[in-house]
This record gives sequence, C-alpha cells and structure tokens, in this order.
Amino acid sequence: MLLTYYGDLGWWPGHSYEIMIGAILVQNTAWSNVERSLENFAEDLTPQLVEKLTIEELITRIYPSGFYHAKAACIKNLTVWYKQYGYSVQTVQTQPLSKIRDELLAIRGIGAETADAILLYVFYFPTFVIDAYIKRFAERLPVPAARDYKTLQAYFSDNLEQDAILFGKYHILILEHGKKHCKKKPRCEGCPFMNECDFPKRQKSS
DNA sequence: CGCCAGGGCCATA
DNA sequence: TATGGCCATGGC
Repeated sequence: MLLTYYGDLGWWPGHSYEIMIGAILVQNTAWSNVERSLENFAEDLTPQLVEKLTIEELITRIYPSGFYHAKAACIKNLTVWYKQYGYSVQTVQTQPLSKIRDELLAIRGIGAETADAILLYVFYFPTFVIDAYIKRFAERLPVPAARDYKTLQAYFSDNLEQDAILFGKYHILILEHGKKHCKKKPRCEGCPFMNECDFPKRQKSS
C-alpha cells in the first residue's frame, strides 16, 4: 500500500497562515513558482503584514505564481475574513465546519478545492480535498460514474475513518505519488498501484 | 515554440 | 448542468 511504499510524507509545509496563502497561490500553478513567491516574504508572511501591503505591493511579491491580480485580491479578502476570528486557528475551530466552508466559498477566488485545503491543513477539519492528482488517481478506482467534486469527495470520505490527520496524510501520499508516477502524459505510466484500491482504513458500514 | 502545473470565474446554451 | 475562454508565471 502507499503508506508502506512511501512512508509518512507529512503535512502541508509552513505555519497556518502560510498554508492558506500557499493554497491560493498554487491554484493551477507549479509549486516551484509558489516557493519563489513565498521567498519574497522572508520569514514574515503574517496577516498583519498583508494587512499593511497595498494590492500593488502584494502583486510584486506573489508575481511568480501567476494570476496575480485575482490571487492578490483573494489573499486580501481572505485576510479580512480571518481577522473576524482574531487570526486565531483555535477560534475558527470552535465554529461549525459547514459555516466556515460557506464563508470561505463566498470569497471570490476560493472554490471547493481551496476551501477544503484550508479547512483541512490549517484548521484540521476532517475534509477530504479533491485535486487534479486525486481525480487522476480515482480514474483507476471503482468510483461511481459521476466524477464531479462532490461525488468524489463523498466517495473518499465515506470509505475512510473521519479523521483529519488521516485525510491529510492520505491526500499528501496520493499527491506525491502522482507527481512521481502519474503525470498527465503519459498517464500513470509506471505506477506501481495501477488498478489498486488502496484505502489504509475502512469505515464500518452502519 | 507548445504543454503543463495541487483552480476558479464567467458567459453561453 | 456542462462546457469553453480566460487568467499568467516558470520549467521543460
């Protein structure tokens, strides 16, 4: 199985606020470009700093990630939202998952995937993130015919223990695995887990 | 040169 | 609801 093959690949890198920003910057963008952007903050990527920066200054920093007009505005709005909770992870965690998810989705530039990534990797809500690698991975699994976001998310979520740490580590595993073996072209060439349904733990049906 | 990368928005039918 | 154009950079 993936876990024994790769070992524990950990979590999304960075502290909580960096993770939010990274989740926005990585939209349809290579992670290497995101790293270039993050380096422009030199150990000082805090909501207090972003609060002070103008949109133009923010664009200058995130420039290498592309789509900078939309992403800069999105980061600003996300930061305004986060201020309501005192920039506190713990405070957000006291709120219902669905409420936070709706609030994130209401921010322009944050769709289902980015919202779920923030919910999981920043606030540790048990939300399964569906990204391009998960979709590609799912093409080989006996998932329902419908491959839309909600259906895929329900499929993975329903077949795993409802545990945020597990969701996160499993997602990272598939992601890193995909980067290694399952590039778009040629699709999944050399993948050692072809046609293998590889859930580390199944939820008991009730 | 073109394709691709851990999307999302909007217009159109 | 489901496509398609658009946004933009850097690696290859």
